[in-house]
Amino acid sequence: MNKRSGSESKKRILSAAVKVFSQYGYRGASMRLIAKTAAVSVGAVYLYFRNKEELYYTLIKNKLDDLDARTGEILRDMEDPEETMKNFIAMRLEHARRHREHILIQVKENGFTFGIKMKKDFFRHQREVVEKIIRKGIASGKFRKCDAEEVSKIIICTLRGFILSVVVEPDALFSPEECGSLILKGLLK
Amino acid sequence: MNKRSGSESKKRILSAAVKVFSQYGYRGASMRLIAKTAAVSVGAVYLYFRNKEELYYTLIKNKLDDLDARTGEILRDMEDPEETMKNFIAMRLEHARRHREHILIQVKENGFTFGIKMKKDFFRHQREVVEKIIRKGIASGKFRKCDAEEVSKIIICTLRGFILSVVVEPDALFSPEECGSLILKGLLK
DNA sequence: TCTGATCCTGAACGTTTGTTCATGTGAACC
DNA sequence: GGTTCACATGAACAAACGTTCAGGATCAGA
Repeated sequence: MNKRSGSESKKRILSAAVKVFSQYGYRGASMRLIAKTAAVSVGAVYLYFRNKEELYYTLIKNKLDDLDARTGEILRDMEDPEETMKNFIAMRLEHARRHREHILIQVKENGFTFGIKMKKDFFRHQREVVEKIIRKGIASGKFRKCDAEEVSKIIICTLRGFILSVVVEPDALFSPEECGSLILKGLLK
Repeated sequence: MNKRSGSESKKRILSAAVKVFSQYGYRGASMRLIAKTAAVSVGAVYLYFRNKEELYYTLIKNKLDDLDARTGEILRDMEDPEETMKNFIAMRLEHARRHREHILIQVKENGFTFGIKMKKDFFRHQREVVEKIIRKGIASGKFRKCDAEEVSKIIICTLRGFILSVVVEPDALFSPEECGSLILKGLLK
């Protein structure tokens, strides 16, 4: 029967869910396959998550919270806006590379920003972060003057393309430096 | 019983399938709902398509062929590489705006490039087109010297972000000019 | 050794799925 | 009127789905 601690089983299930959701999408992923991947019975999954939806939400929330925390760190000690922007882009790309499956889940299910409020809030916050960096850059005279809100939108959507490519074609090598410099070239004085 | 010509029914089904697939994804879309949306019985769908998969493939193939044709037109009368690049980007963005549902289907099901060979071929061809424009630009002295293959990859992935954003956030206005100029700024001498 | 708490199982239930097929309908020809 | 043909229907089937639940297993403390 393979007795384990509750928290360990929960972790196993979450980890299996990431794999299965990222491969088959929300609808395509079956609770049976998730359970099998976690080496656990179907019933056990329902011991830790009320239903499929809660399992999915928990997954997404965990990862977005993590990403939020990292963004906060980078923003906290912002000295040079150029450096901050580079760090931000590099962080997002590194994160995408490390958590391909998570990005895939989001893309497959909701086209990146559609769907639940939690996600929308996250993406809005990310855009505001970029906008803040730009404003700081303009104020300090390092960035050329521009419509910070408009440019932040464009940068976020460019970044989105980079991230999608990193996830979808892991072979096509994308250095964070290259991507960062492409974005900055139009931004620096 | 609502007797119609065969080709008209087929069109109705295809059109309904685009709607349903784009909203629910491949797995989430049921043949019953597609039939209902097309105001046709389930059996009728199987009169024109062997199964769900063939219906999906037909859909994707139609749209990609159309996009291929437009790309060909733009490339055919390439005089000024800068103008060609602008046209290409504008065309892709316009197409995305007009065929949101088609892009959504692709994104939801396969993360944009994953999946069937047909799609991979399409994206490779698109990248080669961009590369060709860049080479022409470099040769004519209008573009700065760069690794055409590498840069074409970056442009395609940037474009991908633009397109995704156009589809996913139709409100966030993206002018083709802005996107084009962002890309060209780093490319022009 | 007994007891309660915790962890786990997989058969079972009701839905929904993709797909098939016997049957029906309307128009066009003889 | 009879026959043929393309077009259309929706009940029926097996399979897979999310979810439940009666029961079994394994531990810590008494």
